[in-house]
Amino acid sequence: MDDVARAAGVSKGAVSKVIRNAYGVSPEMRERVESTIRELGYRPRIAAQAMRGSSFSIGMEIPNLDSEFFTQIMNGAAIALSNTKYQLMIAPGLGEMSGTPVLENLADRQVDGIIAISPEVTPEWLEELARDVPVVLLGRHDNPRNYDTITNDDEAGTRLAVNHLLSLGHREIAHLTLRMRTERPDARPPHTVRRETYETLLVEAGLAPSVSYCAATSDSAYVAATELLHARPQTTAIFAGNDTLAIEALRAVADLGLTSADVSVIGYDDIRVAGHPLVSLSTVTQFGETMGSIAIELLLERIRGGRTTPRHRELKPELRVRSSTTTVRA
Amino acid sequence: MDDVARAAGVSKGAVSKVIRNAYGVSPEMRERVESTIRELGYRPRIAAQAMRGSSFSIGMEIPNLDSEFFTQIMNGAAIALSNTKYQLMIAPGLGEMSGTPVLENLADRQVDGIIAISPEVTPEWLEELARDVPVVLLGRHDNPRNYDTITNDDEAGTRLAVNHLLSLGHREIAHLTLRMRTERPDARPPHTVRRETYETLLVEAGLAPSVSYCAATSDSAYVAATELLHARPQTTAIFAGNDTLAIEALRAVADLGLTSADVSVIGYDDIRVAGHPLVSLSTVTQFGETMGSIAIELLLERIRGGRTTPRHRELKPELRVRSSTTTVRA
DNA sequence: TTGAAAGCGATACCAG
DNA sequence: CTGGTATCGCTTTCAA
Repeated sequence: MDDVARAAGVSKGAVSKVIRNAYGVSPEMRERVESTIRELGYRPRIAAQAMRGSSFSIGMEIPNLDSEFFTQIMNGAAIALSNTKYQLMIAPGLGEMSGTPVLENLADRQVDGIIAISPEVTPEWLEELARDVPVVLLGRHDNPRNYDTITNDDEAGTRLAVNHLLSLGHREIAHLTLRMRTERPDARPPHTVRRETYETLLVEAGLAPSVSYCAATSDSAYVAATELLHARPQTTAIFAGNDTLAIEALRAVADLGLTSADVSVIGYDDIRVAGHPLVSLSTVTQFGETMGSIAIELLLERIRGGRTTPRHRELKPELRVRSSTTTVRA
Repeated sequence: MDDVARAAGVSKGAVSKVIRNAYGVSPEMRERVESTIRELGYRPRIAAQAMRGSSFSIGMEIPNLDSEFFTQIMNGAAIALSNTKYQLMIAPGLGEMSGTPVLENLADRQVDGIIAISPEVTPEWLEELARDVPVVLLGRHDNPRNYDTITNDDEAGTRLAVNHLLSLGHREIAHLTLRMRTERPDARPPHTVRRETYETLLVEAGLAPSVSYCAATSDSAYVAATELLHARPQTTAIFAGNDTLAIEALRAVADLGLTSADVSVIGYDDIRVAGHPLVSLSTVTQFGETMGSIAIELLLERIRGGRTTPRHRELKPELRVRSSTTTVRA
């Protein structure tokens, strides 16, 4: 930057202003500085900018890279950022490593904003984090004071799925979901809401809920689904907490020599492969890409617009009926 | 950091040394400083560290987020970094935006190393980039002076796939591949190598190659596959340049009311869904996660070990026969 | 071994 | 509107 200032015969401060489109610089000076910048091929060091102002980086914490749903969110966010100077910094959680250290890692890098999907970080900790840096939390039905939240109407989505199965005549509907390590009434992750709603709906219909828990790995989901079908062979339908689990349920069904005529499966998320004719998984779509782009929108409102009041956005899920759900077997 | 130094009654320099595990600090001082760091909950600002030393961030450029193969690589890299101070910074290319601006974006952030998957950046430009920052290029069969490369033996992999189809009796084998915008003899992206090998093998077998090109979107692949099957109904097998394309080819086959008994499909990459019983796509695995972790390994050799001579690693692909390939129809 | 002081490359305040 | 200067938090000589 010194070089540019010298070459253009102006001060560093002036160059800085030109770069940031700040006020207080005459058109002619701007012109001159800009052309020298071009000549010298000068690019500002973001590390230095980060020390005084912004790092132009947005941190995004996701539980893992195995779920295409998270990829959808990343994609939506990346697209929303594509015309800005901001760059995504993806921090995947690995295995059992909880969200907190990952989020601290991002905060250490002075990111200008954080998108978190952690289902298991405490609200208190997030409030504290949000005092330092703008935070948008995806999925969780919190009631925050300092961060924004984007949720899907998981209650409505679950109702769509369960009612769909009921309308097909199913009476033995099992639920496959992720085991949460913590359960707090003020921090309800999506899977908890889905499970609770499922239980309520089944009881309302005079039926007995049956919930199977698994970890967030394909193997664990497959094993849980297989055990479920062994333990309760009368099961005619499985409502899986997300599409990744549903795909594993389908795998279990297929490996037992059964088809969707025997056991219907419905998921949640609508990942791309669900729409593939060979899979054709009925599911509830929650518009992952849209969630990602709204997250960026909310973050930029705080970063650029200086908003400090929390906002909440909720998306309406939609049912996607495909051939993995059929009328109940005789 | 000043606070820590004051509280511990030492100089900033000493604190800095303790943080970096540098030489020249007595055990007792280290002990004292470390405990004050813990008490004060001090965390160094990486932005400031980046100005003088490292940013502890590794930039990773990937063409898009739609392909699970790239996600595998990301995952391998993330796992390899999980016990280090380094953090991945993912920069997805979007649509037609080529790799160069994305890589510049990462370089502006003073990342300590860059992993690139760009098939279409010129070797010259990469050499220049690699003078500033360690670079590992994935997939491309370059002959670099300043950056490392990791490739899959695409020739061997293609041979596995094509020979498999030939051994099943197929004589009308089409190839579906991505259209490259540039073709240079010194920068051969994997898809080019696969196509060329396919052509060679077919000619050697006395058969006529038939290549269909598409863009890197699901729709484009689906359309190309459908057109291919219309234009050459005699086709009994499709060798797709990667699994994402193969999945779309399967979709096209299914939508035309055909099955793998009519048209065999084989892909490349072995993404997870390929192994699903409902899809059961034959493919060639190239161990994406391993590529990601090797990339980190090579990068850390340069970053920490100071290596400057280029290294090249090549992985041996393996055939995965599943039910999407069958003996040729009568 | 330790501490003091000089940068790194930008931003931002404050006179002129 | 412009230029000088202090400053951000850390690393890195260089003396002591």
